[in-house]
Amino acid sequence: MKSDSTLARRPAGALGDAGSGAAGAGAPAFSPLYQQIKALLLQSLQQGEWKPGDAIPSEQELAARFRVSQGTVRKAIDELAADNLLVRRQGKGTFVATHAEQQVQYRFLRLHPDHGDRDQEGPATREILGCRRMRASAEVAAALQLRPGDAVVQVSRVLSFQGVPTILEDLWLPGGPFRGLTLETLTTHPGPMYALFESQFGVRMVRAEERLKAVAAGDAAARRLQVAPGTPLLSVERLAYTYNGVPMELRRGLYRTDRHHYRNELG
Amino acid sequence: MKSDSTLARRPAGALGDAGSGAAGAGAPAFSPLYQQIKALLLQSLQQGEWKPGDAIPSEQELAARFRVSQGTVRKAIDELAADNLLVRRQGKGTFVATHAEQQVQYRFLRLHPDHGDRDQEGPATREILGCRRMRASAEVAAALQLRPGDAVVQVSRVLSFQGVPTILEDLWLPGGPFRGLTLETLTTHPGPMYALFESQFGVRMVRAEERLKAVAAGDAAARRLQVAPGTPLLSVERLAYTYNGVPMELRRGLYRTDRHHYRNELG
DNA sequence: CAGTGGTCTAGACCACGAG
DNA sequence: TCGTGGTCTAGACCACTGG
Repeated sequence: MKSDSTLARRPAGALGDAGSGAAGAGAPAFSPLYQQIKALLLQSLQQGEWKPGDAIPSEQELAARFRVSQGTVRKAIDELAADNLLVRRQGKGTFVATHAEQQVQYRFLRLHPDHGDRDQEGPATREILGCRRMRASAEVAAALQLRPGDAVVQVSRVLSFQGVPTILEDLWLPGGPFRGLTLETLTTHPGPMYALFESQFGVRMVRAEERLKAVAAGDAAARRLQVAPGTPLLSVERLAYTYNGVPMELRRGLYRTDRHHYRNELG
Repeated sequence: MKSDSTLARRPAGALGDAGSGAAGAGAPAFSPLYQQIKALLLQSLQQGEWKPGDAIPSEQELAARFRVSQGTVRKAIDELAADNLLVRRQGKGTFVATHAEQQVQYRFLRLHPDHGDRDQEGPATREILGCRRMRASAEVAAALQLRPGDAVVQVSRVLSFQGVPTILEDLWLPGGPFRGLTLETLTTHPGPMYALFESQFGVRMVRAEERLKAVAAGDAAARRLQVAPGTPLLSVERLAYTYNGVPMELRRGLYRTDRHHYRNELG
């Protein structure tokens, strides 16, 4: 095994059929084999070789493809599963995670009813207030890493729980990847918006950052949420990312917290 | 290896010198070996065999002690490290995590300055408003899994950033484990409160849940935080747990969010 | 230098799911 | 019954830390 072990320590790019040419340009950048495998798998996910919901090849197949042991592939997959990009199912295979799964819908929504759980509360009703293409403001452009004036799509909507309007939010999406997104598409599609983004636009949100503040309801927001102007609301600004840390959505929400709360786990 | 593999599949309790007698009473409860090892390590942590900051025995030693392979111990430690209970340091050893480390201070505080980072902002100044022993209300008792009327310690304090009072919070701690906690102790001790709890009371907080709401400042809170009554504030209710899911602290905070925000990562 | 955790391999067997 | 992921072992070598 001595020679194999030595050969295994090769820089990314020298692996299997995924070689990308110039490997030694500048940075030394050696990394563990399983990290290289992880990067290759990530690349396949990103390029759509396997789509959300699909099964990826078995560990044995991948081990053969990359010329490494199954254990090394396993460790790479373990990390991708920990990042919620893949889902392992014993006896069945390993699958590309999707926002369309029944169990983990609204994975990014942290608002919960004060009493009872989401299932008891029932599904949210959604009302799309608008959807229009526009030019990115400096602020939106900065968040989405675009140039000011680039095309973006803005969506406004209200989510209601048990008939009570609870969330008012605006979304901004880069115009390129979301070409063809219309009010029609949004109102017609059932299920979470992120599931729509996956199936119709091939954009999978894998991670997000939120910034919360307490603010007073302005007149317009107060009307939409049916509260008195000045009522304290939770302001939630979200930046959502696809693979490789590319920002793909800016979202600004106002949450009523009279019957709900934002829940967070600290590890 | 056939016979070894078979022997390895034994119920918890039949392992090494950690045997606890009756193993087959009722539940079948078989679990992977590494989970059993993890439980045993957890038990040692809980019982204080290794204190925060200490190094635990090497993987080889633990493997010998539990009569399993190093790989199995490794997997158990991996999970404990993922839960932030242990910290691995290559070349040095594996250590019991502590809230006293410089790098990860305020691990549970999610409030960040809007501009710049915490380091630029400098450390918070703390003012203890009060510390008294009292009987648990029904609400506090329920949260801490005590009986109403049991002894608890209540602490009130204000945290200021750059001279601006920003966080006003009340804490309730179970009277038993925190016997001897006084205003004197609190005001004297430098560093995070959770570090004090570790060193003086042997209570290590490992996990917490928070519930956030937007509320209007009452008169008393407004005075303490130097804002106008009715100003929207972020209400943060935290329940913090030690090992094995035992709740050890209830905390109710009001955060000013005019120059700060609550930051959250969604995976 | 010795000792620690980190990586990699190879092979065995177990548990689960589906035909 | 077969193929999948899940567990466990044993041994090799690498990378880092500190004396």
